[in-house]
This record gives sequence, C-alpha cells and structure tokens, in this order.
Amino acid sequence: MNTNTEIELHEIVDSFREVKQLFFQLMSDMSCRFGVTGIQLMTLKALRDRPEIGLGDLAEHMRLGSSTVSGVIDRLVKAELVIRERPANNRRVLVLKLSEKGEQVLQGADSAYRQYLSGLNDLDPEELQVMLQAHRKIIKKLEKVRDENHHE
Amino acid sequence: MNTNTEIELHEIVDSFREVKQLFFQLMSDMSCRFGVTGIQLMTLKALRDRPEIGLGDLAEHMRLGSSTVSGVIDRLVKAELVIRERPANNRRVLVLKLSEKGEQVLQGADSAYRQYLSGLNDLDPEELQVMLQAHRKIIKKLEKVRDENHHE
DNA sequence: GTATAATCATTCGTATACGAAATGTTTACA
DNA sequence: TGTAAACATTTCGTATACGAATGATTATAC
Repeated sequence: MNTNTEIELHEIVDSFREVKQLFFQLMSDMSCRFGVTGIQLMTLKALRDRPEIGLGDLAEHMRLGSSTVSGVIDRLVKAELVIRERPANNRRVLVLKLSEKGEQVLQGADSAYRQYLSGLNDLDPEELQVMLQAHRKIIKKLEKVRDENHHE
Repeated sequence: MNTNTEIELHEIVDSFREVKQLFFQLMSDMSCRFGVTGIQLMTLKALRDRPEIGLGDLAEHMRLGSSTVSGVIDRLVKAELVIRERPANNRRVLVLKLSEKGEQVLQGADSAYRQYLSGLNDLDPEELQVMLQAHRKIIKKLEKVRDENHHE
C-alpha cells in the first residue's frame, strides 16, 4: 500500500510539472517570435485584463514576488511595451498600462498561442471538468498544509 | 462557444501552474530546513534513483538543460552532498553519486516532504486516475503541437 | 505638527533556467 | 596518423525567482 501511494504521489507531482512545462514552453516559443519572453507575455495579458493595476497587486495576481515582477516590468518599460507612472496624488504606488506597441505584441502573440492550443478543444469536456475539480481539491489540500506549516 | 472555450483554456493553464507552484513551494520549504533548495533536493532524489548517472542523462530525466544541471551539481559538490568523478576509461562523461552526507539530507528532507503530502491520501483514487489520464492526453496533444511547431 | 508606523516599490545577493559558444574527449575515416 | 565529426560538459549572457534590506511616501499616534 505504502509503495503504491508513494509511486502515485511521484506520478502526480511529475505530471503537473510536465504539463506546466509544456504549456510554458509553447507560450515561450510563441512569444519569442514577437520579441518577448513567456513571462513578459503573461504580464502583458495580466495588464490587459486589469488596466491601471499596481505592482503589488499584479505580483499577487501572477503569484510571483514583487521583486521579480519589478524586474519584469523594468524590461517591458525599456522595450516600450508598458508605461509605468507614479500618480501625483499617491507617489508610493505605480500605475501600469500597456502601450500601443504592447497591445500589438500582445494581440499577435496571444492569438498565435491560442491557435496552437486549439488542439485541446477535442478533449472530452466532462473529463476536463473532473480534472479541474481534482485540481481544486488538491489546491485546497496543499494550501492547508502550507498554512499549517507556516504557523509552526 | 468561443468565449466558453477561451475561459476554460485559461482556467486549465492556470490550474496547472498553480498546483505545480504549490508542490514546488512545499518542497522548497521542506528542503531549506535541511540546507538545500527545492531543485537540489530533486537532484538528490534523481541521483538516488539512478546512481552513477551522467550529467546529460540526469538533465534529460529532470527535463532541464544540461547547462542548468551543471550549475546545480556544482553547488551540490561544493556542499559535499554529491561526488563528481570522471572515469578513466571515458573522460568525456561524468559519474555522479550521492555522498554519505547527501544521502542523509535526502532521507530527512524527502521523508518530511512525503509526510506533508500525506494529506493527499484521502483524495478519491478513481478521481485521481481520471485526472492523470487527462494529464496524459494533454501531454500527448501538447507534445504533438510542439513537434509540428519545430518543423516549421 | 512632528515622530513613528505602515505601505509600496526597488535593489541586492543567490539560485535557477535557457541557448549559444567554447572547451575538452573520443571516435570515425581518409 | 591526422584531421574531421560526434559527443559531453562548462562557460557566458540574459531573464526569471525569492527573501531581506533599502528607499520613498503616506498614514497614524501623540
């Protein structure tokens, strides 16, 4: 029994890693044709969905540390894809926006990415629902473990 | 329809990213108590499962570039957890082994990691099987897309 | 109203992570 | 034998990624 459990655990962790890697690799391939990296494309997407967002909220939304996102934004600003402003009424925060050029890159790369992923459309929707449900359960469990862990 | 598909795609990609992140975060938390990083623990695990493996095969097994693994091994050798040797009969390759100290760290960190993940045991095995099956289908699709992609 | 706390972003040091180029080894084959 | 080809690893440059320290600004306490 123990052996069985151990093997499955290993299998589960690995498969998540593998799928995530493949998704990310594809996104990176797409985006590098448009002169940006995978994370940069993901950042542009997040900025489109939440215009005028600040850096902290953006980092939280992307599940990254704010120091990481600070660097990503820096390179995007240098590439003139993102506009970074400090509003006069509150000079602590940032306001981040896509530039014209940023929107064009996003549109091109994102539509190419979605086109390449369109092959996933003929997967069984019911099976996918079960899968997503299982993911949510796993997420809940892991978050619980993590939080208990941090209280020690 | 289109909107529906798009939303689900986003949801799917995100959930993989999220679960993978949580697994990795937990592994990192565990391993840092034993003075190693998450990747270093994963490397020690791989070396236990395949003793005497070379760097190239190790990288392939871990789905990383060999230049990345070269650096990881370098730090593990410096920490005296791994032994790196060039056999006399073929000085091109490396032979990597766990040191005594490496085995101790691995044992401690890995058992702690598995203990923390034991909460996943009471998930429905059938549901997990469906999930893993879905993962395999997605992997197959994505690998196909990737390979077609590289031929262009 | 100024001292202090709280908040938000950047910088710093270290560790991944990748591809390309360089390096060192071995094999092929002319 | 000598040189090209193939192979395995390392080095280099750039981009993540994190936590801790720092800096800058605003809010709060008194």
